[in-house]
Amino acid sequence: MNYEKESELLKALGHPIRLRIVENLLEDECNVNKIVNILNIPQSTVSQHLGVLKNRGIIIARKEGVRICYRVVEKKVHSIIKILKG
Amino acid sequence: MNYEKESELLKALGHPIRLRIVENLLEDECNVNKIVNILNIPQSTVSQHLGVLKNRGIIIARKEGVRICYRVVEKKVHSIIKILKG
DNA sequence: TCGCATTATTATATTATTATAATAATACGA
DNA sequence: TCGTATTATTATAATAATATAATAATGCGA
Repeated sequence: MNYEKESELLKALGHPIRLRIVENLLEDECNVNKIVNILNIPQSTVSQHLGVLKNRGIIIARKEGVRICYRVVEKKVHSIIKILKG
Repeated sequence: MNYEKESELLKALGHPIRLRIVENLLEDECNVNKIVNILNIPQSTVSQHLGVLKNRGIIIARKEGVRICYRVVEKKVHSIIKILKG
C-alpha cells in the first residue's frame, strides 16, 4: 500500500461536509449551487471543500454553461461510503 | 449516516503513520516498542498516534506486565484497509 | 529497593486546516 | 454591452494537527 497516497484519500474524505458532498454526488452528480442549497452553508466554503476533493482526484469538474458539474471518479470512494453506512 | 462520527473515523485513519500502525495491528496485535522498531520513528510519536486511534475507538489497550498490547476493535477498519489495498 | 525497560504525558514550535467575508472571474440572457 | 447568476480565489483569523525532546509513571527482575 502507498501509505502517503491512501492516507490522503482518507483525509480528504475525513470531514463531515466533504462526506456529505461526496454522498450527494454519488447519488446524483450536480452543480455547486445545488450543493450549497442542500447543505445550507456559505458558497465559498463549499467551493473550498470541492477544491480539496478535486485536488485529491476524488471528483472532477465539467462545465455546463455557467454551471460547473461535479462527479465522483475515485473508484474506492463508493465502497468506503458503503462501509460507513454499515 | 452520522457524518461527524464517520468522518472522525476516516480522519483518524488519514495519516500515513496511523495507517501503517493499523495495518500492522490487523496482522498481529502487538506492543508499542515493536511498532516503534518496525516504523523506526520516535517512541513518543508512536505513542501519540496510538492515542489518537484509541480515542476514536479504533484500537484498545491491554496490559501485559510491563508491556501494553494494542488490538484493532473497530469493525469497519478491516474493510477499509482492504479497499485501500485494492 | 535499585535500575532498567516500557509507555504515557507535557511542553513547545511548526505547519496545516478551517470558516467566512470580500473580491474576482466567467458565461449567459436581455 | 450590461446586469445577473454562478463559481473560484484571496485574505485573514482561529483552531487543530504534527513532530519530537524532555520528563514522568509504571512494573519487573536482580
